[in-house]
Amino acid sequence: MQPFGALADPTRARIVEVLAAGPRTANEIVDLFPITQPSISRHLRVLREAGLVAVQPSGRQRVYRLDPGPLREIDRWLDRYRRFWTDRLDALEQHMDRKESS
Amino acid sequence: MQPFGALADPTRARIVEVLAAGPRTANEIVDLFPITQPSISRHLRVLREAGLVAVQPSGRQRVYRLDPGPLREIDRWLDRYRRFWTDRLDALEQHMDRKESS
DNA sequence: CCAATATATAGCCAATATCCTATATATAGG
DNA sequence: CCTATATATAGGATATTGGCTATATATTGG
Repeated sequence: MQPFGALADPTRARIVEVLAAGPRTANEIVDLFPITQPSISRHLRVLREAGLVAVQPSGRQRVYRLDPGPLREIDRWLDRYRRFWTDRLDALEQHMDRKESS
Repeated sequence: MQPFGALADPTRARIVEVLAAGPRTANEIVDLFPITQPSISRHLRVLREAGLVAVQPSGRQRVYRLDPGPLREIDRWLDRYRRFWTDRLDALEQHMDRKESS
């Protein structure tokens, strides 16, 4: 899952959270973080390459917005594990699996 | 989100997937991957430190099992973004409804 | 106890990541 | 056009990562 790599960096995760509130220009994002503009630019590139954000040029600015695709992918990946916390029935199944294989 | 860092490595993500099927000893896991035992041992340590797996000694073996806590945490983190695809789905449905009824 | 087995740790190396400063590129506005 | 602005890229320093081999630790069975 490539999205995990992109979200592993705390700055990038926070950028994604910021963009959840709505699109922002690159400079607006820069202003929210204590690191330099080139560093943010690079983080944005990583997020772009992971498909987590999309960019739309608007004059000399670049407006970044969230692309939920990879997040939905993570959501689907989690389907495999939901049974571990959703209902008791599946917990029982797991218990029986364990007994079965012994 | 610390779990993202742990899941960013493809080998570790696959170990988690393996453990979703049921607990495994360290050696059973080693046998499933083309890398050495110490490397797997280190991956297991990272997963342990991220809380994604728990270990239970059994004689000279160590049985690893999935700990769903961090995955549930990711699931809750995704709550913030679900509207990005449920809304779109609703919009699509509405769109199709409109076409249907026209 | 001793040897074999299961697993973890140490330590090294190459690749990658992330920060920085300096600079390039592209557009807007006077 | 020319300058200022917005953003990206280049390149360097340092830290982290993920692989390996060698070795340590712990437990079991004889």
